[in-house]
This record gives sequence, C-alpha cells and structure tokens, in this order.
Amino acid sequence: MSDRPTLRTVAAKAGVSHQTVSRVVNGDPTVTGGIRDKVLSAMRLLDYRPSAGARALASGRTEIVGVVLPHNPGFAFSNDHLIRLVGGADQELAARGYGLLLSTREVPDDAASAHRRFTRRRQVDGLLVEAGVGGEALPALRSAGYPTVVIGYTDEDLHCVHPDDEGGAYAVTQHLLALGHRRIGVVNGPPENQLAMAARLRGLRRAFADACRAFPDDLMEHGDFTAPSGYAAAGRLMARTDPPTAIFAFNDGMAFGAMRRLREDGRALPADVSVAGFDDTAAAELIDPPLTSVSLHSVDVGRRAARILLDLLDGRPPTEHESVVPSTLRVRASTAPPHVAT
Amino acid sequence: MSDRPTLRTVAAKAGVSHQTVSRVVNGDPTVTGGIRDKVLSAMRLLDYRPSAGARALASGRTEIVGVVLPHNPGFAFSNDHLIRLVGGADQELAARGYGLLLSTREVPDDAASAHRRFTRRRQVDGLLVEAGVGGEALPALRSAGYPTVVIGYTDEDLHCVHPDDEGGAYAVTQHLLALGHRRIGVVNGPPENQLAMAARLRGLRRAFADACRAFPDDLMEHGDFTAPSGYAAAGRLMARTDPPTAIFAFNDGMAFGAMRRLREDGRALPADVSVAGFDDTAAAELIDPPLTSVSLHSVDVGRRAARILLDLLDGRPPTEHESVVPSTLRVRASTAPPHVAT
DNA sequence: AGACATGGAGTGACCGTTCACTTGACTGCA
DNA sequence: TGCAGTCAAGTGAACGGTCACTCCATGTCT
Repeated sequence: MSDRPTLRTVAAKAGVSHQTVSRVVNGDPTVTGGIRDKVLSAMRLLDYRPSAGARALASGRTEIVGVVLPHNPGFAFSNDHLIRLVGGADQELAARGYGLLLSTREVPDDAASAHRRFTRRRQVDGLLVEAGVGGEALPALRSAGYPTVVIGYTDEDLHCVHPDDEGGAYAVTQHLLALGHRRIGVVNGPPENQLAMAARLRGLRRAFADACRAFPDDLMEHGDFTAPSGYAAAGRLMARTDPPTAIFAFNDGMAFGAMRRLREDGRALPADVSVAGFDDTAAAELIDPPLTSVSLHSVDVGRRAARILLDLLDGRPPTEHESVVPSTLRVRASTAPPHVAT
Repeated sequence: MSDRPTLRTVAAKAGVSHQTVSRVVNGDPTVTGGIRDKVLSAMRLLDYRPSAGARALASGRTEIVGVVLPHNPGFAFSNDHLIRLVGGADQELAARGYGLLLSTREVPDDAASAHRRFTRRRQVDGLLVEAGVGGEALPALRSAGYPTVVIGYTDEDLHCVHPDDEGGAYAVTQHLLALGHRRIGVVNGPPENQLAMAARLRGLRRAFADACRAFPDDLMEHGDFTAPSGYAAAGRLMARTDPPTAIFAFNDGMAFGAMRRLREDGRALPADVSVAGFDDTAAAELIDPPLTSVSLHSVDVGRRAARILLDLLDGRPPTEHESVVPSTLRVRASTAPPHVAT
C-alpha cells in the first residue's frame, strides 16, 4: 500500500500492458492518443515515478556524468571559474536528461580516490574532469575507459576544452604595447599549471613578435597565484636596474598583490605603472583602480565540454580533439600609457 | 567476453556462491579469511566493479543525495560560499559512501523543475537545498517526502543549517560601537533574503541594546547585494543632515560599492568613515583598505548540513531542528575610531 | 480475393544486486 | 552420545525497468 507504484501497477490501472506504459514514459510516438491519455492519467493518479535504478540496470546507462573538480580552499581565485564551469555543463547536460555527480577533492590527493568513487561503482556514463585535479589522476581515469572530457590542458590523449589563454595573453600584451609600454614585466604562474601558463606565454611572445620586438626574458618572475606571491614578484621586478613600466600578472590574485606592493612603494596606478591580470575575477572591477584583465567565459567552456561529452556518449566522435573557447580582454583603469621617458 | 563481470562470474571463479561475493563486497565480517582472500583475488583478476543500478534496484537506496543550488551568474559574491558549502558536504557524505548529484538552476525558475529532476526519477535518497533557490521550491520539495536539509533559513518545517548571521552582525556592531561610533548607517539586503537579513538586523539591534542605545532606524538603506546598489545607498546615507560615521553593509559587495562612493566623495577611509561588510569574500582582504567583515565558515555549514542529512537517512532524527554555525568577525583596516566631534 | 506489408500493443526473459530463508558443519553442555 | 545453539555459506525469489519478439488488426497491391 505504501509501496511506490511500478510500471505494472500503472498498467493494471490503465488496462494496458506494462510495455505500453514504458512507451508512454519514454515518449514513444507509436502510442495512440487515447491510450496515452489513459496511461498518463493513471500515472498521475498513482503518483508514479520511475525507478532510476531499475532503468539503469536494464538499460546499462545511468544518465549521470561524473564531474571531478579540484577543491583547494586556499586557491580562492578560481571559485568563480569552477562554479560557472559546472553551471554551464549542467545547462547542457540537464537538457539531455543527464545529472551531474560531483566529486570535489583536495588537490593533494592520492590519484586514485577521486574518480574511483564513480568508476568503482559504475554509477556514471562519462566523466568531466577539471585539469586542476592533477596530472596523476588523468592516466588513471583514461584506463577506466569512460568517455572523458578534460576541462583545461592535458598531455593525455583525451578530448579537452579550455579558454583561449594564448589569445587572451596576446590581447593583453598587444594592448600594453599599443599604449606605448616597452618594458613589460611578467608574473608567471606556478609549475602545476604549466600547460596553461605556457599558452599564456606563447600569446605574450607572439604579440611582441607581431610588434617586431622580443619579450625581454629577464623581466619574468614566478608566483603561485596568491596575492602575497604577486606582491613579492612585483617587488623583485621593480628592483631591476631598468624596471618595467607595466606588469602583466598571469592571474588576478597576483595582480592584486602587485598593485598593493606598487602602491606601498609610493607609485601611482596607473600613472607610474600599469597592471593587468588574467581571469577577470569578481574582485577585478571592485578594486581601485579597476583591473584590466581577461575574461574567460567559463560558462561557455562548461557548455562546450558537456556537448563534447554528449557526442562521445552518443557514439558520435566529435570532430575536434581540442576545443578552444575565445576569451575577451576587459580594459579597465589599471592600464594607461607610460610616463614619457626623460 | 567484453561484458563486465557480475557477482556470479566472480563467484564461479572463486568457487563460492554469489551471496558470499556480495558479502565480501559489502564487508560482511562473517566471511572467513581464507574465503575472503579467494574472492578478493578473483575480483581483482576479473576487474570486478559492482553495478550501482542493480544495487539501487535491489536495496531501494541509491547512496546519492541531491544538492540543489541557486545559480545566478550575476550574483558573484556568493560563489565562494556555495563552493565551500558543497566541498564541506562532500567531505562528510563521501566518507559515508554517498555521492552528490548536483542541480544548479537559474534563480528565477519554475519551482518544479529544479528538484523534480531528482525526485521524479527517484535517483536520490535525500536532498540538500540552498535556501537561495527560492521559497516556492521548498514546499514542493517537502511534499516529495525526501529527507531534506535546508542550508539557510526557511519557514517550512524542515531541518536547516545556517551561519550565525545574528551573532556576526552583533560582533560587527559591537566592534563599531566600541570604536566610538554612534551613528552607524546600515545597508540592508534585498527582500529575497529576508530571513537572513532579519537575523543580521536582530544582531545589530541587540548590540545597540546591550550598549544601552537604540539603532536609529532612519539610518537604514536597502540594496540588492551588488556593488552599484551599495554605491547608491552610501550616497543616500551620507546625504542625511547628520550623516553616519560608519557604514555597515550586509554583504561585502555592497560594502565595496559604498567604499567607492565614499572615496569619490573625497572622504578618507577609514579616517572619515569606517566601513564594514559581511561574508568575508576573497576580495575583502585584497581591497584597499582591507575590509572588516564577517567570515561564515561555509565549509562547516556544509559539513553540518551533511551530517544532519546522514542522521535523517539513518533514521536517527537529529536532536536540533535548526543548527547554527558560529561566524567570526575579521577586523581589518576599513574600520577605525571616528573623528573626534567638534 | 488472397498474399503481404505496416504499425499499434502485448509477452516473457533478463539486467545484477539484495533479502529472507535454508542448509550444513561444528560447538558445548548435559 | 545426543541435541540445541551458533555461525559460515548457499539458494532462489524479488526489485522495476528494457529489449527482442510475437501477435493481431488494418490497409494495399496484384
């Protein structure tokens, strides 16, 4: 009595076979209008809800995809990115009836644990993996044999989607060069994000090359994406004998740190030194002066990744192996022409 | 051949019954060591992975909980909170073998759609709902009859967990009063978050009362959590004949807007006017001057909610109906004693 | 008019677990 | 020595869908 109704219960009520009810549930067009109505009202009457488990068992598909995210509370700058990524993926996947099973793991985690939760228990049809979960996890995922799309960069032979880091860095650099800056200091990111950072560096170099110049390698420092590391890097850059007139930090967090350092050193922003960031976090337009940065369209990245995964799930191999989502430069008040040289 | 092994396949290989294999998989202690080893090696040999679908069908439990989040891209300030919430919940739930099935919906959404995805197809055992999904959705969820924990405030008769908004606001107000501020302007939040805002207002009033004063109601303005609304509200507050010496905005975003407005009006921060926010977003300590705010311990809120849900799922009714997670005041440079009155 | 294609609806097996019972061996106690 | 009591392991029936077929009533072509 208190048991939930099944296909057969509904079938009995409607005076049809359980298969017919199944057809109605799945929107099979071969069911006649009259019969369909009878079944629908029986379903409504009994408050019928299909059992996802039974369906998964019988069909072999769970209609769930696993989403593996890095969860590094200290690395706050990417939260905007992550949540938008997931939101975008959810939009696409939900439209096709797929659910998102989440796994957020501390980044220093044994490679196995994150994905094993899904694959060990065959509860997902495919996987969406943020590259930040760490390179060790990816080979393990590959071997599990699930359709997988990586969000970010990867060395593995997997489909991947990422923002146009190279294009974004190109745009920033071109913007600074056009303003008249010649000595541009760079605050590069940490080695963990090597592939993304390499792309940004490529964009930077290409912009210099297109302006018939070369990036002076001695003007590069490294940070770890945190504001303090940007603070320190800016200090080192400005201590050069011929200091830069602009600083391009490879994420907003380090740009904020650099801004603080420059201001503490008594330099006016952007009159004395221009600063540009990357990622266009929420704080970028709140800070004073508002930070020139590169917006990543994370929602679109998530959507694109989801679409590729859906192709894979449908057995429709996507044409492109690596998909790049355009990013856009947001010019704000932190960048301006340099002081006229003496 | 390419089919995945089942319990019975493993059983045949190990020379035992399928039930014994099931016992080993589920860690039943009644299985003898020798037999267990045989089964385990057979499992390893065949790369056996249990079918979540079959298990769900047979046991009636999916070992998945649904997480319903509001997804409002414009409302960037809460992303930190959301992602930490989920991270915390995941920590607790994963430890007990539960997965998190995510649903992020645009906030203006028909009440039905968000949760129906889960409940319609019975793929979750319980639900974790962020109160921001909107009040209309909650009654619908209730009727679905799933064990449910609300993260935030609710009028419904559901278990809920939220940060100590009242205590946080009390701490901020007490801090400002202790500094010597008497006229404290408030930028209240939007009506959608009425219950949380009411709690913050209670804390504010209580702090005034404990100092044997009363909050001057004429010094309250409303915003919508965005920086521009804080900007506007600050303008209105400072236009009073007797303007406040401190502004307490009910979230960081509005505080940032207020700071910009004050600075544009030529006021020094915090020398002329102190500003305090709420939520302690990542940007709070990056901005200049760093913003005094209230940190919400979102991870703990998520964990607590998950634990309560686990109690519910275990048929162990939690003692407390409403659970409050302490929040802490972070005093930074945006608050200081007021100018000495003439 | 008879053979045949067509399309709506029904039949029963099967997917891979768990669950309630049963079986059988071994224990300890009278 | 016999028998209840215990405990490890086995048996077979669900669980609630989907899938591959069969079946039957039409309509069409020769």
